[in-house]
Amino acid sequence: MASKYMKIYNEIVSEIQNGNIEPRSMLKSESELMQEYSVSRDTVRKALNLLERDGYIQRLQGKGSIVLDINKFDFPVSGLTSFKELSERMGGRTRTYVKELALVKPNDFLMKHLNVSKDDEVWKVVRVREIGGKKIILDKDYFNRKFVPALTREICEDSIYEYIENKLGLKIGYAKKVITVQKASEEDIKYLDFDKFDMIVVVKNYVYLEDTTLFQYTESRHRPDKFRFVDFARRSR
Amino acid sequence: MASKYMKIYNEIVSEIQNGNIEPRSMLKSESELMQEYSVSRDTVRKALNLLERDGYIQRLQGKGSIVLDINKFDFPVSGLTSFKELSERMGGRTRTYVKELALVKPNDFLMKHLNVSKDDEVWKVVRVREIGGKKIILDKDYFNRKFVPALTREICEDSIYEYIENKLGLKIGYAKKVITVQKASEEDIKYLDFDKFDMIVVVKNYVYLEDTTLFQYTESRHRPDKFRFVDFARRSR
DNA sequence: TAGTGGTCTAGACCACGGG
DNA sequence: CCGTGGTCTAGACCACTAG
Repeated sequence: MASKYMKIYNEIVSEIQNGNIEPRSMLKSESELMQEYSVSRDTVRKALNLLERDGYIQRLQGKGSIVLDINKFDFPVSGLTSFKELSERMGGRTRTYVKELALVKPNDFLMKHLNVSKDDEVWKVVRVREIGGKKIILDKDYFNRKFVPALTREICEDSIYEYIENKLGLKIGYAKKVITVQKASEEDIKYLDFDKFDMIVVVKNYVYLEDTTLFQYTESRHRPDKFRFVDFARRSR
Repeated sequence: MASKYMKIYNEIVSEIQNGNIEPRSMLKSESELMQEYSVSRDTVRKALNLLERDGYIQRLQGKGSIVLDINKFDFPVSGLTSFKELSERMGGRTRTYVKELALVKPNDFLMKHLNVSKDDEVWKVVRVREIGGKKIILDKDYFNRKFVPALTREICEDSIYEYIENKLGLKIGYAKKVITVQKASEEDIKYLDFDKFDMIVVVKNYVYLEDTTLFQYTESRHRPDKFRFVDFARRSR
């Protein structure tokens, strides 16, 4: 897990985030890094490739690697950022209210989205997220019970992801997000501090394990004025 | 440009997209691919890394690589997808109306977003995008004139990106997108077929060249009911 | 045990940028 | 010219999966 190139990657990332490495400056060259870490060039290059993928540096043939000027508050960008990570970054006082926590039989909607049969059972979790005193996000999560045998209110109030990855040891592989804007539902209006808005931003999230089985479906419903999504993209080359 | 691993990547991508390789099936092993393409293992692995990064396959230690079941209509996902690529994928009849095309002196807003001084000149392009007979997107583009000396109505009606990358030879490195939802402006309502909506989805796009200079700022304003954004994300590993 | 992918090494040649 | 990053090779050892 703690491969050499991952250590190099993590060290450089924290140096950039701490400001020890100046944005817009040149990163050490590959050969310097080889000596510094006593590794082969390929190992250095693996670390640099990850840094480039994640938007920390830009590599230029014949010149070197420039450290990009990342606005820390926008970062990280297109990760699997959960509410807990998000709220830690935003700072403001946050709370989570568990409105519903139950095992349900899947309806057609769930069978379509979660790849479960009508004999399986599914955890349904409905949570309201409050930031700075305002109820802004309505999260509806569905898990296949096969993977998550037990679930408690306490876990839901904290971070379900942490429980799943650390306690259950399930390995999340990848996720697909779809963002759309819809008319707000009665449920949205009932649970959220809605003021004058009649639309809602819906982020559908499909989470897959490393063995490619679909494991969780989440709908995250955001008050439109508070929604913000940042994405970093590279040309395919 | 046409490196060996890129050829392998492209071949496998098109085989997946054509359906020649079944989703959920096992991809050929690394050693098989080495023989098939007569390359070293490292070269095969470079191609496979890209395929995994882009969401085409999932690699499993000890087993092999599974071909993921990509919904073609959602794909590609978090690229630098321009309107032209987008409309080609959506199929429907599309049109572009150039509403404004001028060299302007930058105001405070532009100086902040485009890194230009008050003596530079900036291209301003305002375009309305029509899909299926409905005017749905309002694109406002700003380019530093330093990089784009000339710009015509014809280029704007086609694809500015194509002109920039192929004709001018500028190399786009990366881009940052910020998605928010705002109250619709008078300009939005004037130019778009707006029906009953009063909100608009704003996609701010900052495009950088390979040498990390900010080159273009774009605001893409979408009618909320027609907006859809798909993102594919991997765990940091 | 055999086959798969994951990491690491050492060395080669090329393309590009700048003095 | 030299130093940079980009590509490619051959070989080694490890970790994991499955029969």
